[in-house]
Amino acid sequence: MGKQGSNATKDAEVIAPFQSHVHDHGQCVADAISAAETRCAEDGSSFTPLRREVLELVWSSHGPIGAYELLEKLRDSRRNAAPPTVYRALDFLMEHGLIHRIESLNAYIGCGDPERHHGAQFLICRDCQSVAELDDKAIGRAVTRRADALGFDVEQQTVEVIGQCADCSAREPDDRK
Amino acid sequence: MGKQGSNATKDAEVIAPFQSHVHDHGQCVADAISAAETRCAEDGSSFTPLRREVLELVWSSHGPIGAYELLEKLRDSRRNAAPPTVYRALDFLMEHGLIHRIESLNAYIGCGDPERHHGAQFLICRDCQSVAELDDKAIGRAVTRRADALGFDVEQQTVEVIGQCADCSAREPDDRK
DNA sequence: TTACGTATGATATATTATAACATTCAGAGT
DNA sequence: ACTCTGAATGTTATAATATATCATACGTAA
Repeated sequence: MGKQGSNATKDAEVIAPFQSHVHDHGQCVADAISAAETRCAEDGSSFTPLRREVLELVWSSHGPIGAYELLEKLRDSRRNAAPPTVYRALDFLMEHGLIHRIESLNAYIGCGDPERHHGAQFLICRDCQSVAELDDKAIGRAVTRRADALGFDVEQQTVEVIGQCADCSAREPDDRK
Repeated sequence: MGKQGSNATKDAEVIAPFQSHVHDHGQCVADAISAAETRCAEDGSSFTPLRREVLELVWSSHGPIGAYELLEKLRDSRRNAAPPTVYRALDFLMEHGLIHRIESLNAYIGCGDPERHHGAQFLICRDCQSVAELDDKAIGRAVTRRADALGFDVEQQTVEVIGQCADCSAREPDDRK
């Protein structure tokens, strides 16, 4: 499978696993861009060079990345990029389901499955900052079940879990404060 | 029951319901303060006048409130309060489980059940900004089950649900964009 | 009384995000 | 080709949120 880091079958619950340290980075960025092209073509939205470039930068970081860090990198190719340059692109990418915002980090990350609308949950490793993107139906259902019971109409769920990933616990067993 | 807006029995799953518009506000603030005193006395931490005052302000707002809004109010009684004044107090209150931070709003809210350690989920009404605090075991379990399956060790869960509360949907039925 | 730790005061600055207005540019209709 | 329009981007300024750092106060234990 050419697309490392994604197992986007119709109802996958793990959208993007923690990144193994060895993988074809260039390929997974390229795959994300091409999925974005498809998606934007489908909804007739314009995937401009700027937006493409920002999406590439998000994917290249391969983990959550802040808007101002993106801005710095963007300036390599666009000397006069300013905060709105980046924020507008990020807004576009979020509206079109190409990236997610991680609220608890004020950061952004590529969506592992832009072809499909889905809820999302994130497991965030406090040590290596890697992130796994999930679309766990059981979590989503548990939330909506309780919300329904209270007459609350759910529009958007933010589920972000901080902890330690398997690799990092293996590396420093039981070394938690 | 003196404590309106709280049904903190041992394993309540709704910690604090949406606020009814009529309730004894003064009483519920007073109850929160007295619960905080108890809690701090128990762990030997010092519940200073400043920290008390900030907690009172958080509860008085009876909904999520931002740090700088708190700062303004705090200045009524402390002319030279500065951002660190507020942020230190907020940090203390969070560390001691007396308030929660709502990541998706950059805001703070009183914890409805400070006597007890618990996970928390929030239902946030996009119209009236009221918030319900939950401790839904099914949600928490769904999260940890999936995390376990991936070898991820959960330390902290952030679950924030945006939508429309029952009162507001009754008020403007089907008026969603 | 001194020494120490905790809390607060005070000043400056970092970080994240948006407002507002100007310019460019591609495509639709003429 | 011309012009109108709307979307995208450029540009400047500022808002909103949060932290770093050093100074001062104050209680308390030695």
